Amino acid sequence: MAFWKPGTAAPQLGLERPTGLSETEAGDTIGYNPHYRLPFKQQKLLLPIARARENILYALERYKTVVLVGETGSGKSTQVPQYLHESGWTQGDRVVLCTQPRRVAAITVAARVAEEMGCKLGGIVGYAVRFDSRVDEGGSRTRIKFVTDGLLLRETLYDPLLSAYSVIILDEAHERSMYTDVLLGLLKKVRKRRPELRIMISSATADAETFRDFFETFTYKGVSSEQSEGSNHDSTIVSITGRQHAVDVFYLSKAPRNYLRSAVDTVLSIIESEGRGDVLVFLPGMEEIDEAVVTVKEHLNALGGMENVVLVLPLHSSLPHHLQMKALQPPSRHVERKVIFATNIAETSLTIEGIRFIVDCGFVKLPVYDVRTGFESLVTTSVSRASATQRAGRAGRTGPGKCFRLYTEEAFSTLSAHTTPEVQRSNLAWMILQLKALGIDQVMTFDFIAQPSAEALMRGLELLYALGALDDRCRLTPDLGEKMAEFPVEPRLAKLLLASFDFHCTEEALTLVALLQVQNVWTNPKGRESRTIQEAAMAELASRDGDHLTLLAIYREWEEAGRSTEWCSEHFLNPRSLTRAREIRGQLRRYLERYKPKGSVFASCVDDSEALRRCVLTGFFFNAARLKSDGRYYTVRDGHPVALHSTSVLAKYGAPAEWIVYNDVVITSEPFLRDCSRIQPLWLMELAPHFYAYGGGKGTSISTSTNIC
DNA sequence: CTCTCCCT
Repeated sequence: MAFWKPGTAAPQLGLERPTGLSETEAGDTIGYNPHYRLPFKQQKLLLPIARARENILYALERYKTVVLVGETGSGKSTQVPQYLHESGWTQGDRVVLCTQPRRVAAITVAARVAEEMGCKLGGIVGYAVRFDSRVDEGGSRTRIKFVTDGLLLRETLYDPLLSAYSVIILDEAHERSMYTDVLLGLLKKVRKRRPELRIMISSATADAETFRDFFETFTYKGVSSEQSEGSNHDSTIVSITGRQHAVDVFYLSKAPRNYLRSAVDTVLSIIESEGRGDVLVFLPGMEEIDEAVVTVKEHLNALGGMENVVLVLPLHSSLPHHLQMKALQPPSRHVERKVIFATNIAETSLTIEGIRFIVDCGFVKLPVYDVRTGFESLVTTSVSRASATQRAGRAGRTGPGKCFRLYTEEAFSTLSAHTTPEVQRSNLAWMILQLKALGIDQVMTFDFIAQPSAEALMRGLELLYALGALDDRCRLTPDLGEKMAEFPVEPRLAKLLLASFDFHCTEEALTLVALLQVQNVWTNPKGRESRTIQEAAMAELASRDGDHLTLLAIYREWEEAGRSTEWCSEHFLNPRSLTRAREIRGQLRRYLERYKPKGSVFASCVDDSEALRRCVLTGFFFNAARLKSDGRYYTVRDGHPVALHSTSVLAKYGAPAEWIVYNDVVITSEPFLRDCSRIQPLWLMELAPHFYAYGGGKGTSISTSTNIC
């Protein structure tokens, strides 16, 4: 058939069907690819999406924006870029770009496509994620490129019109990460300047209309998309009908008093009375998971001999890598059934094969940013219907499944349809800085697909102004603001890094910022005994000046120990986290080399702890707290009561620190401050005189001067 | 008295 080359007249549509295959074989019930032993060419024709090929290609000729709806396993991510390549969208040096929310996804999908096309990864097909890319730079032969959405957002800083790309596919857009939402707004602007650009939004659930309407420039009330076929609409929806296996959903007739107990009971009854198949249980957090795993194991023990037949495992992000793998890999032969208790990590990020039963407790931990206090906290909330549907779908990948929801059907109907997009529950400073750097000054009127509150935007502007990234007219400051926007870290950390030249502590600042980027520097040992050993290991590395100096000591000792994994386990440190920090440090150092002021050097402050703590304060002067006579800490900014987190060395060793700077707040039973260091109150006024002032009167009292632009 | 998940 004739394929269309962009910029020429569109071809007539021909229909190319796989020969020798009946309708059913080519379609309906096939989701997870059971034909993996067939040659790629045949496999591709068996995918549900193959039947929608012509529809997709037609829609892309006719409409500027296409929303592609199809469930996971339909082959969207791997097939659509190939269709576009085959039909001319990559001719004339242009590239089809496909974004993924996660690094592993970008890499594995790229590898799969390269394999199907029979070419080398890094040739026609390539990928780019942070710290790892395989694209053909020199010959620029790469025609299909997979990237993380975060990386694409950075690319907009250097090429705002994204001129290399003929089609941009945003995959998994329904997850509505901050990156997705900002990219959607930006692409809508880019499209005005580049009418030939095609945008494809790929979404697994039924929020297709939200995306289509967002990109619709021609709107006429009361005209549905069906009626308006062929009119001036410029966006449309294409659905892929291929489905995965049916999942039967069961509800409780009465709300449970304790969902954890209910989850355990449900698992036990599945083990007792359901047929073969592994079980995946969704719980909100690590604590609940550990408790459930222990309880189920106890019950199995009591049943006698069952503990060897049923394998019960936890799965969450703070688990060491090899234990995460254990939950994903097929168990040994004598195990009849695997039961995984998992957080949301199993909802999108990790896929466990062979799951036939889902138990959904109906709750999730979500980060919520409190605009008033500026604290970000984890709140256990009810899942959305979209999320519950996604969880249920995890049982239907290899065969028909069952999903047990630990709430009533009525409760399900009252759940909100979608999880609140990240952009509406986050600190927006970073995002505002990106938009400003792109020349989008009016952030209040930026076309968000979900508008954040005016207060949240104000708070972000206020922070950026206080950091010196914006001037009093809310414009990006020519030197500091522009540099901060380009750093791959949040604005406060970027400020800290850039200020390090003034304090002659650049080497230490780099290490510190890199370590603050990674989670789980310390491992999480179980049992009292290993905890006591960990305490001793911590005491050995702890600094009386606080956590920042302690982090530096950890990194230095690790380097001196030849970055040995053994040294890490002796000190209960996570080698993967430290290695990752080292990578980040290297990248940040390269940025600083570019931005180094004339005549400055990469100095080390060695043992000058004060220099480093002052430097930290240049980025985090917002985050100061003081110990008052009642023995409690209060934030300096608005007198909010807070406490030291139990992991902070200041909570453990030495005399109590009266004034402290902190990087982070976690709210559990109350707000806890993490990554804290001892400071002098005078430093606050020296380093942020625009923000702090003497309150006058007796003693040291400091007030904040609110200066909002 | 202890962290959902992801990303530059």
